[in-house]
Amino acid sequence: MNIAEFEAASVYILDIPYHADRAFDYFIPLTMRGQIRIGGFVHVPFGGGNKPKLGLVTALHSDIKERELKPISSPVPLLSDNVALNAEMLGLCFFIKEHTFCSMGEAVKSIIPPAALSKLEEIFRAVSRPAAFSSRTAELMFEKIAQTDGISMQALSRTFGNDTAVLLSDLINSGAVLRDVETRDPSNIRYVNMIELAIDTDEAQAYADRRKSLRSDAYRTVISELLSKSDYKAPAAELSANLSQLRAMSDRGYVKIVKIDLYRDPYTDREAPTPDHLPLTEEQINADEAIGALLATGEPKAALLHGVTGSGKTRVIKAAIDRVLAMGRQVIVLVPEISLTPQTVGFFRSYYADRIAVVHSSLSAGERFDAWRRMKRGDADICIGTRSAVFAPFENLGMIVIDEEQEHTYKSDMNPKYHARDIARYRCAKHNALMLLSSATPSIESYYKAKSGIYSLIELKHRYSDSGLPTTEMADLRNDAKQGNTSPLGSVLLSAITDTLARGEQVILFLNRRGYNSFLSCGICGEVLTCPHCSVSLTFHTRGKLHQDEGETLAHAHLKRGYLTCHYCGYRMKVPEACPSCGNPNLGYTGAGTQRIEEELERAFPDARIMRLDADTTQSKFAYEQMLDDFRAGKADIMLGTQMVTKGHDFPGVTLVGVLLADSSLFVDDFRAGEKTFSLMTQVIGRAGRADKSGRAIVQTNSPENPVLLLAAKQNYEAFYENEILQRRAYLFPPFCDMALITLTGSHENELLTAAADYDRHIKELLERDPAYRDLQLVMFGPIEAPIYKINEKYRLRFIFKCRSDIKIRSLLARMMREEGAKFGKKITITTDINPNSL
DNA sequence: AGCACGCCGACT
DNA sequence: GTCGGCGTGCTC
Repeated sequence: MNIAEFEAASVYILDIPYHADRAFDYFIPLTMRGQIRIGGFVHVPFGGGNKPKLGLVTALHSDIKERELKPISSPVPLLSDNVALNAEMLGLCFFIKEHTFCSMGEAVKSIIPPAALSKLEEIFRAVSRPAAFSSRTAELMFEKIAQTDGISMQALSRTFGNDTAVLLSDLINSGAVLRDVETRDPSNIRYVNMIELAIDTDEAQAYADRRKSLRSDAYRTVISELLSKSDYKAPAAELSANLSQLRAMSDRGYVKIVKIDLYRDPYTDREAPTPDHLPLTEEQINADEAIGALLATGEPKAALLHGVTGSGKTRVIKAAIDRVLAMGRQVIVLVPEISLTPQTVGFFRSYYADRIAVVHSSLSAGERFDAWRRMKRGDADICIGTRSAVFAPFENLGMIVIDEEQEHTYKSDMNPKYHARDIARYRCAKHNALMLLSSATPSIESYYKAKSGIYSLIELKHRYSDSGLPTTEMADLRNDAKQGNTSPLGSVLLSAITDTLARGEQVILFLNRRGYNSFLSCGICGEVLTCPHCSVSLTFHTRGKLHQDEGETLAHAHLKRGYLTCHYCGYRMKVPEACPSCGNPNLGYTGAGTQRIEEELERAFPDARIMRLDADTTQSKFAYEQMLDDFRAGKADIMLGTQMVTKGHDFPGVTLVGVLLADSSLFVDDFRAGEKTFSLMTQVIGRAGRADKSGRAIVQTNSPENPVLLLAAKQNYEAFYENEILQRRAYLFPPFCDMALITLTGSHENELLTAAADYDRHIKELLERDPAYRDLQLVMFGPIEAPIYKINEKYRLRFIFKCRSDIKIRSLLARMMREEGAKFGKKITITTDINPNSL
């Protein structure tokens, strides 16, 4: 059937809640026949008030029964490029919706940049003044509307409050006011208002020189400011007038306001490193050929590239990319976090330069949209980026690489809660492409699949530079404790740092974030200061550099200038004078944040140059890279930091790596704790002595006999895996089952308890009574309080299910989301997360 | 999510 | 007697 003959379209509305998310049928007016196609976007009237909504067409048909259908308002005017989803992307939306329990709108928004879709706005215009008004307010509203050439409901309600809707609909019904729907550029594109001088400079100079201007001093000031700028223009923020003053000046022709999309490609002005053309080693050649063979099959394949740190995985990946490009196909390379992997991005940029589109979360909407269009047009054939780059709009995809595949950042924890690996698998299947996972410490799940033949296993066993592994020793902190030394820097590590610095070599110190937050507690009653909005303790921070007054203890100096913040809701308070519970004025802090360690180091090594790398010191866009460059160049002796210091950078001067407390990530209550610790330890230890000098790693711990730590010290992944997989099988954890985490959130504890009880009763009833679900294997835990029960005045209860995420389970969980969601509405939020990052 | 219809308390 | 509270239920 010709597309022009279809009379009706199934449409998913893009911004409705999950429980209402389904296809609605609309009539295709004759004039639009042929323009409405599957995967395209449309405007439709929706609900009782016929609110204009953006919708996605998912099917076309011609069986209009006796039902009355509302007509489609219009096909969405496409922006410069074709915004319709192709069959693969539309299928992917359904896939995401079904696997991650999100609405169609959330799925769509994750796969195309929001800037590609126009926003809708209702605009009201006055048409004719009625003879009489129902009220004085109605008259005022009409006058307000008549003054504008189109005003939004939002703007009106600022003046007319809660009565706006009623008054407005009266005006519309009486024919005084007309409702229009307009499309607007998405407002989340970050613009900057550039103000340009619009009069010639002589005139401007004359104006600026006038002793008393006719207008106002503000005008004169702005004009002289502009005269001093190059090209006579400046961002509005740099001028000493507000935007409405500038608008007035623009209206009078003195200046011109130009909207500039803020920084579009942050990488263009950064020069790419020059490529080296080192030949591959024999082992790398073998790996490359194995990948070549997989690519040559023309079938969907998956492989795990497992190589010890420093074995040159990136070079093998580069060779594979060359193969794919030679086939005329495109490549996606996923990295865990752009800011943590500048050298990986730099490596690829050195070879492929402008054929690469870089995509990551801190791009502005405009930048993201640009990168997307470049790929769609075929101007870029390699997409390198974080999780969301897996949606790169390539039509002939040959390979998706997932570097450091075990990293948790590949799993989204916001809606849709997808795992990039699952999306990659789906896309590779559709494109007959290769999914190439790469890691030194693969996730247990992936290694299991490789071992059982589901993925091809490609191994690199030799360190590329042929420098040996660093010697690793366990420093038992309990020995220090016995001697009364409670400093986070143990005696073994202290003397090792002393030796290393004496030789003029560099040190990296790694803090496991967990367990290193400082919180305040009362030495008398034991009260811990907690956030008033969340059930967590407040973290102590010092403000700026420590200054100790005469006769003041260090701790006291800290407390006086410190503040407390909540890492979950951002709440901040000054350190109270005394314990709020018992009035004891001597509050003390425990734990050791990076700041405190930094001070300890400064005291122990007053001559050493110390660089602290954590979220606080690396806020700005390229600060992190700059600090790493400085450290590499020898501008500091000791680099102290969290996760950030563990990533694969070469620091030729570093011969000592210290892990301050290895245990703190080991005993968290999560079945992945061992895996995470092993991976982290392996990476940190690998930082020591990569060049000609031999390295030393010291792992401080309270449990030096722990097998995970011992195996990490030996970099023995194989043995670690064998041990771990036995436990996973015995206690039934992934990969032997899937975990589903259902979280109910609400502001009122009693309502939440009711909802959780209802969920519990409802799912048990379905499992027992409904034949569709009767034989499902499902182990239920809950409802139980979430580890952080209260965040931002919202309480959270949850269920954990162990089950196999198959079609039946998903239909059950989706049904629960719909029916419970409909029952409790906006009072309770229900989320379902399959295989969440942490439990 | 909006926005309807729908059944019980304080006002003209 | 009515206006209006927000409690369920639907949206092609």
